[in-house]
Amino acid sequence: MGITERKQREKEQRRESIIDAAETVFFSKGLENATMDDVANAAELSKGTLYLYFNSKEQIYLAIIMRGFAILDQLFKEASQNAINGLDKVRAIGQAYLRFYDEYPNYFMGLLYYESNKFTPEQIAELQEVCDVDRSEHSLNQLVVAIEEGQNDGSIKQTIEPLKLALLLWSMSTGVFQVSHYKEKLVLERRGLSSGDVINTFFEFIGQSIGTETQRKP
Amino acid sequence: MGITERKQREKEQRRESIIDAAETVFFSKGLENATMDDVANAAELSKGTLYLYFNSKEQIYLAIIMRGFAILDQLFKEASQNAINGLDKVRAIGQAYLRFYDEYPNYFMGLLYYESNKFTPEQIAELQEVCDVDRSEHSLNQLVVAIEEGQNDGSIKQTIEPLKLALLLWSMSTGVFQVSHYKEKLVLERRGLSSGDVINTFFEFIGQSIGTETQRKP
DNA sequence: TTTATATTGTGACTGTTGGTCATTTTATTT
DNA sequence: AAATAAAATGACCAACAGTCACAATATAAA
Repeated sequence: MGITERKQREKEQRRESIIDAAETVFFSKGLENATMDDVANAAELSKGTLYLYFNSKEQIYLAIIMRGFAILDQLFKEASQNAINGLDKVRAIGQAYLRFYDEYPNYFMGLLYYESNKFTPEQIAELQEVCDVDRSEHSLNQLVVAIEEGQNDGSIKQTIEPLKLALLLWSMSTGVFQVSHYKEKLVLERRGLSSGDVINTFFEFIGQSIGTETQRKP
Repeated sequence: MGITERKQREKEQRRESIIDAAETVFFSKGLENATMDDVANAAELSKGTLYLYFNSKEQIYLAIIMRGFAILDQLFKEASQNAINGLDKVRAIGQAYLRFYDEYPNYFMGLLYYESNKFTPEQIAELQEVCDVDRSEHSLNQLVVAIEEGQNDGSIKQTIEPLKLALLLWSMSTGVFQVSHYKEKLVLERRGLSSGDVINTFFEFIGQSIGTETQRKP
């Protein structure tokens, strides 16, 4: 049955092209200011058609966010590759997260949006049928694995259990990126500090705190 | 001129009562779902009247958020009071922030909302005429002062400059509260961890990392 | 080829809501 | 009591997410 197969493929392509269009629109005007008609125009489709592929505006945004998670996941995977031990892996993942924040700020914002409050469990469930929502936890899992490895090979302290430490590192990094981002103009610049400055200090701070060797200057 | 004075007072009272009403409504239904008519009803006023006192829905929310900052500021002040040295002050402030997150979750969410992206500089400027928006930085300043004190009295490491360290502590805490909040259901519970668990570990982790004495078990 | 059927796409329409404004109501002054 | 100023009102408007009866197009059956 080549036809149904092709139709399936075409449907998926259309879906993706809608996400493409929405991404452009949302990222340029902001989710709030962008209208569904904007998206429809950008996608060269009528508004009604959008609703054949998605249930709501937020659903589309959620789909975009999932792309972000996929990218992050990939970055984490690459980062882990060349590391020589667990601690090194964790550091590399940290750097990868920083790169993500730096190079894909829109996706980073989406991640924050996702991890905030906005999506109801229903919306998540709805999308779960269509795409792999649990992807949002894959990245975290990679971090957990790296920590376990580090605790086994002796490069990371064993005082905190892996999942807990992973969550801490994740949430601290997220917080630091977030804050140094929005405080940049109002607080940092005014006092001769930069966002990157704060973030670097953060990494040194953490690097020293989780390793087993206490002396260190990377 | 007792009359203009009284009028001024009444105007301020009305303003506050609108904020009261909006707070109830926003906190119960959520900012998005709440309508201005809801607020008007709760305030026993017509919708038009709301706009005599505020320029927009978000302005009202901003006013609510400022209340939150005032509370936080107060909590920080009280926390600093009984501390015996700088490090102790910083710890007390951290605990105060935790209490804020715990006891005023709605205000905490408002704080996150404020520190996100949502408000345009214009909106901030607009409100600045009416109330003390810089209050959002007061709490941070208290932390800076505590750190300076700690670095002077020798209880806190001098490796990081006060403002930078304050921002780091602030953003890390915020991130941890935030993440452990929304991950509670989906990640933590599933693996036998609790939000409070993670947060406690965080405080231990930090307490050890910023103090000058390396051995410690509070 | 022609007809029937299923799939995909459309855009006018609806309901809701943030915000406005001409008008009324209430308070103050003359 | 009349004139004026201040505060409050609610019908109204524009914008927008989401819907639905209908149209266009592709596939299958005749």
